[in-house]
Amino acid sequence: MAMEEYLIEQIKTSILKINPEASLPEITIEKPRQPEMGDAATNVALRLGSVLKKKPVDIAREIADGMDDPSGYIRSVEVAGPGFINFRFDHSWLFTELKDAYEKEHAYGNIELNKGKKIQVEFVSANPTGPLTVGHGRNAVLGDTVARVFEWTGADVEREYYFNNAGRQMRVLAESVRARYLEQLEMDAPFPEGGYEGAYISDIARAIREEHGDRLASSENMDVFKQAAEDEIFKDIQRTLDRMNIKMDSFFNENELYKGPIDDVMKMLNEKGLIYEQDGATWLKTTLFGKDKDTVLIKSSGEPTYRLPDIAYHINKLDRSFDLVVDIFGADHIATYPDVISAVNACGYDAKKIDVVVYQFVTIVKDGKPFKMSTRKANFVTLDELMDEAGADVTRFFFLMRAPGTHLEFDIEEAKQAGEKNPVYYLQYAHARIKSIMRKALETQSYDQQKPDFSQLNHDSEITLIKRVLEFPKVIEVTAQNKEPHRIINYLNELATAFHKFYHDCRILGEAPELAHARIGLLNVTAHTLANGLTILGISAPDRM
RNA sequence: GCGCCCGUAGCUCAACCGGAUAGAGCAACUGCCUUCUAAGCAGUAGGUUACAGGUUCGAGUCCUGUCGGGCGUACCA
Repeated sequence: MAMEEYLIEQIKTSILKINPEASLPEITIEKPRQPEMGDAATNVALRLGSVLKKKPVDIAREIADGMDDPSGYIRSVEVAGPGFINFRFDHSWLFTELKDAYEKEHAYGNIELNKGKKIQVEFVSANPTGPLTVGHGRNAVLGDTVARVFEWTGADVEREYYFNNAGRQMRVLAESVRARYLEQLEMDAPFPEGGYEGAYISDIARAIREEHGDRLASSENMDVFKQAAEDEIFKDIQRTLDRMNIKMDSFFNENELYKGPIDDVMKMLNEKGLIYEQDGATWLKTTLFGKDKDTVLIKSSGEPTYRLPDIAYHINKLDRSFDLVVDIFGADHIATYPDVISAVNACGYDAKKIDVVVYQFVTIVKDGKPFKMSTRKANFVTLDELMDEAGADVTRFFFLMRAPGTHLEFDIEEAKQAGEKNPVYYLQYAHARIKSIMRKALETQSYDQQKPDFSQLNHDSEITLIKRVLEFPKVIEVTAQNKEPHRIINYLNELATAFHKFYHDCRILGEAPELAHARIGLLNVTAHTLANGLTILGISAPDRM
């Protein structure tokens, strides 16, 4: 932010005036919790206290007295508490920045943090064994939103879905479909142990019967059943993602890795002496990376464990020349991550380009009780069912509301409530309310898009709202750095609160034309900021509610 | 047993690299619609930040230990 850099520059100059030899500590600017304390603050004097062997308050005093303000951005400088220096911005600076935001419109909040970077985000990655459930929701929405935030910071982003359609799960799935198929032909068909019990299996079987009649009844060949199940389920998953506003760019089949990459990885690890054979299996010396036990890469049956393709997959990603590769992982996958990183490093790749967002599991609360889900037992709430009840906006919002690292409780009944309890409406309502005022204002007075004169704005509620609006780019930056979309929600809440307060205190219709113009201009920026924030979250910003 | 994550108001959760008086929503209570959307605003009440130590000018935040919850810890994916 321009102001931050400016302040740091002036503080630096002032410190050097007092003590030319001083090695400068890192100067940080932060926003005081209490607005009465000012718009920005620094703790340099406190940090310098032990270095200069002087009382922090005195150092702060000297720095404050020595401050220049060549551009006239700073309204006041105060020393407070144990040695904080508090700054208040001059309104002229606020108006200049506001004008800039006003002109950027739908691009306001775009920053260049990741400009020119190629980033891949891998998420959802559910194997095609059933519809997406509420349990997959957090992964899907989190991944898509992190991708959106990266895009907003200038990156070229690819969304990838990694899947496996070859394992035991898929075999059981095909057997389940076949059993239902035979059942529908009124033939004796034992249902496979641990088979998939969901109604969707019967639907797939019915479609097969309509297409092939009873021709498949005598064959032991599973291919048709497997293929039909996979196709149907993937189609369904894509429909669900589509409803949630999620568009994947690529689907990566784990099978690809068996046509070379896995052999290459084994060769590389072998050359580094990280591999040995024992009991007919092939082991990776993970003890060298600080683990208690070594890890099996290839079972004595000849099949690889899931770690081997994971390693090959990440090397494959890095070969695709991404600057950053992000995995969205549930807490259950976290154990494999260190092995993958170590192995990728050992193969001579830069594992620092791999980043992981780990989210804690979602506890579904239904009818006031925790709800245990299982895809096999068909005991689940699908994302589609949830969206039927609550809508896509609410669904996305609930998954994004909390920091990824905390356990999330998803109360289905609460999400369904369309009333005032639902926090997403607070944001959307603010936007709709602004749009409504604009419609009314345009009926009665001409607003010709000419530059509003923001210096008309002096009311406390106006100034507070302006300051909130100006925080937006910084929020995007922090969100992108931490990969924590809930920060945007927190911010939008504060922005909406500032707007509603403004709405309560200040009017537009009936005010003098210059003031009305300035206020409409402010509302314009506010609406754009709300809309841009909601867009990053993949949530709509309605004009009416 | 060991490893990772979490523990903040009655409930669900915030708190930017360690900053000043720990904040929202829901639930409870009190006010505010004859003028731009009351899905709103203003206010009251609610806390030993699980517990015990440590580090320092300063700790919800960092370190150690204890207790409680989640997830791993397979030649299952």
